[in-house]
Amino acid sequence: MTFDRIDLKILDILQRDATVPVARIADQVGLSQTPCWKRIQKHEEAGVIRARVALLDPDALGLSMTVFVLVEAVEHTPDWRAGFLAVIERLEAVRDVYRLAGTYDFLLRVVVADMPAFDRFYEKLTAGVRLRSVNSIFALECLRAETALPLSACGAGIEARS
Amino acid sequence: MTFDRIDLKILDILQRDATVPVARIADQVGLSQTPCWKRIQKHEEAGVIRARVALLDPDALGLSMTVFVLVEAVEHTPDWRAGFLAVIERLEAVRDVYRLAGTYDFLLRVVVADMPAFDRFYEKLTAGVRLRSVNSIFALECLRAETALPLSACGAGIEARS
DNA sequence: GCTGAAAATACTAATAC
DNA sequence: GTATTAGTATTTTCAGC
Repeated sequence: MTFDRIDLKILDILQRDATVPVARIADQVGLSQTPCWKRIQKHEEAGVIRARVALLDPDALGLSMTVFVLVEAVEHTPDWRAGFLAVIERLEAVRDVYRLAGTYDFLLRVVVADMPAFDRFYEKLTAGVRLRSVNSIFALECLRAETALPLSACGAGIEARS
Repeated sequence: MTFDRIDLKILDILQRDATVPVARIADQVGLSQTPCWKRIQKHEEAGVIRARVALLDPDALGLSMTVFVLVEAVEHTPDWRAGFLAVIERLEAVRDVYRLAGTYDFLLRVVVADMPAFDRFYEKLTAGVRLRSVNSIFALECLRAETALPLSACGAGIEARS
């Protein structure tokens, strides 16, 4: 699938503000409404646009604590991994899960209300799986959190997988 | 500001899928359209709903590399921090910035196309500020990435700042 | 606070160019 | 790709309870 400058501009507008009407997007990219709408439709069907969501303020909802948890596996087997993921799955505080290269095997971004809530999470995590090590890094402040991708890094025309 | 069960349910629906029409949200929370719409409006004005955005597929756009960069400051002064943030600001690959408690001072989530692109980022970062240490943790795979907050952890009625 | 209905806007689809 | 059209759905406002 290829994206030209117009596609990238449309996607960039939508990933910043999905409430912009198609007519204005068309204006900004120098297209008329119909082809602009068709492009958006195409990207939605292709899954390039995965979803349209509302972003909420964590502080306003009392979820102002973010902790990054670095986990080391006790053994590097498919079984251990399956068990680990099964436990993670049920823990709602876990927002992001990344498998890592290097010393640590997994990175979790955990969002909770306060320290007692984090302790409850920690209990459940360590009760569910055996871990070689757990390193919790507490965030004092979130200075930036962008859901938008850096599309300017894509350049003019890019090509991607299938 | 307080949120009752209905508020939390409305917000939960919207943070998962912002395309759901107000009429259906009203149905699901047991309200008629107008009061449901008014609640959404109120949350938007209060900033509880920060934005409505489209989420894009990083792989489809050739941005499949995520690196977490842990940074240690050379000195813990306001000046150093201001300089660091000024450099970070101009680096588009940096998506999230967290100030940390503990050994490391900052965590960056960096999204780039490939290793050369990360190298260019690294060059710019280290050229712009003096750092005591930089620890780059490469993600092999993203198993989960939720923009939604774990509202179920809020319980029935919650109270938050101002 | 709620209901119900009307008005304004935006979306979706089809047409001919 | 453009321009125009029309039908549908949604949002938003306005009365009244």
